[in-house]
Amino acid sequence: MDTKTKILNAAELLFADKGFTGTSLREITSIAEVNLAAVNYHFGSKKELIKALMKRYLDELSPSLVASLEAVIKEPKQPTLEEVFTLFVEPLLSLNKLRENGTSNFLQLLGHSYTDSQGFLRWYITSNYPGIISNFTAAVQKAYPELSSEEIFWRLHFTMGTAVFTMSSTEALIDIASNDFNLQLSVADVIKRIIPYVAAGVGAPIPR
Amino acid sequence: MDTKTKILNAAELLFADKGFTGTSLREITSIAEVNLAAVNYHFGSKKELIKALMKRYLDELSPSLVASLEAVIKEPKQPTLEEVFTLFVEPLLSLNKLRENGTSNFLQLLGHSYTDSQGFLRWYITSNYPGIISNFTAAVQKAYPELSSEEIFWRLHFTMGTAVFTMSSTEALIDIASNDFNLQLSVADVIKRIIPYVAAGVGAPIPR
DNA sequence: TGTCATTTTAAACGTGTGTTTGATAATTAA
DNA sequence: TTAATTATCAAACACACGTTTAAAATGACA
Repeated sequence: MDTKTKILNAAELLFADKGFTGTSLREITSIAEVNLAAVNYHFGSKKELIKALMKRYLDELSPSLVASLEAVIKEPKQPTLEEVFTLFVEPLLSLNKLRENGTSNFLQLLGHSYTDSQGFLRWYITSNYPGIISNFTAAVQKAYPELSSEEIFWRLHFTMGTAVFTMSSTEALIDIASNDFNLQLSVADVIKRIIPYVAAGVGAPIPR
Repeated sequence: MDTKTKILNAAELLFADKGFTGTSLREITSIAEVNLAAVNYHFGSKKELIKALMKRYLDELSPSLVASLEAVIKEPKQPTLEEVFTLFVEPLLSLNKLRENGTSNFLQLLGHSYTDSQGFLRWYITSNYPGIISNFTAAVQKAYPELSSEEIFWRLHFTMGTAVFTMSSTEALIDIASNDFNLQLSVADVIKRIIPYVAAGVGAPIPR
């Protein structure tokens, strides 16, 4: 395995666990078993490493996700909101075939990218992968045409919050579920539990 | 104003904006216009400062919140979920009378406490203010008795995620709403928009 | 006024951070 | 094989961090 990949893999693990600010390059290069200077040599800076890490996942995720969203949009039949949200499950879970714990690592990274580092990553993502957002909005619009684009804007942000927050604390949640309810849960279980919730939230009656 | 309060106020501002890890004691004491050593003299450490900061809000919030939740629980009539969630609005907004931007600052702090600093604050909160959680759970149980305690556990966590995430990006959201939809929104508006969403999410039909 | 405890202060401590350097090693191309 | 490019390495850089120290200032009380 080449140095670049070794760094990315180690960074993924640590960043997902402890956030971007909470992880040092020395920890990363130590676990990756490469020289400290290798990060700056191969990626330029810590910031660029973070971007490269997200790119590795988003380039994998975006095409299949956008394709399935576009399919639903072009289809004559009107989808349910549950169907729209379920489109995310398979692409997300397929990340597990890429790398061990790929799904949860990616989702946790996504979570950190919204709270760490004053949102520079959020900007990077939304400006580099606009297809996901626009097609997602269109699909929701089709499933619930009475929703104004303002309402959709808000509800999709709430949904993002639900997903991102849940995923950045997945480990804790799975732990609690194991202790308090004697349930052995996986990331897939958590994802499937979210769908009815967010579908109902986005599908809430239009107020007033 | 005494030094302790000056520190707390400055810390609140900076922590809410940039997180606990992302804010240094030097920034805090500089904005508070006190000596660097004052934090360690008055609070002992950065960690204790963070706890004191959350305590200032939670001690203000907890009594009225717990009281109104208990009132709903003891009442003979069954509440709607919207009614239960609306109980949070007034206590939260009353924080604005305490300090400018009190509501959004507190909610952003809450958000950071779930992602920063490997969750030591989450532990502190849940173990020092258990009344909020248990009464909230009971109120939801009463509004939707068919929900198992497992389902409530999950859905309340999703709800927490929605609220916390939304609030940690309130500024950005208000900005976007102003640019894209020409809407001038306040924190109160955002809170009120969340309620139908989370009420519908928690009230979603029980799957399978 | 003088004494004592409390508070503030400037300076330093030790450690950890991201990044840069210049030499050495490994790989590739001619 | 030689020359040129690419990669690795140990070491140092400059800076920022939370915390500690010991002296100076302040305030309360006798």
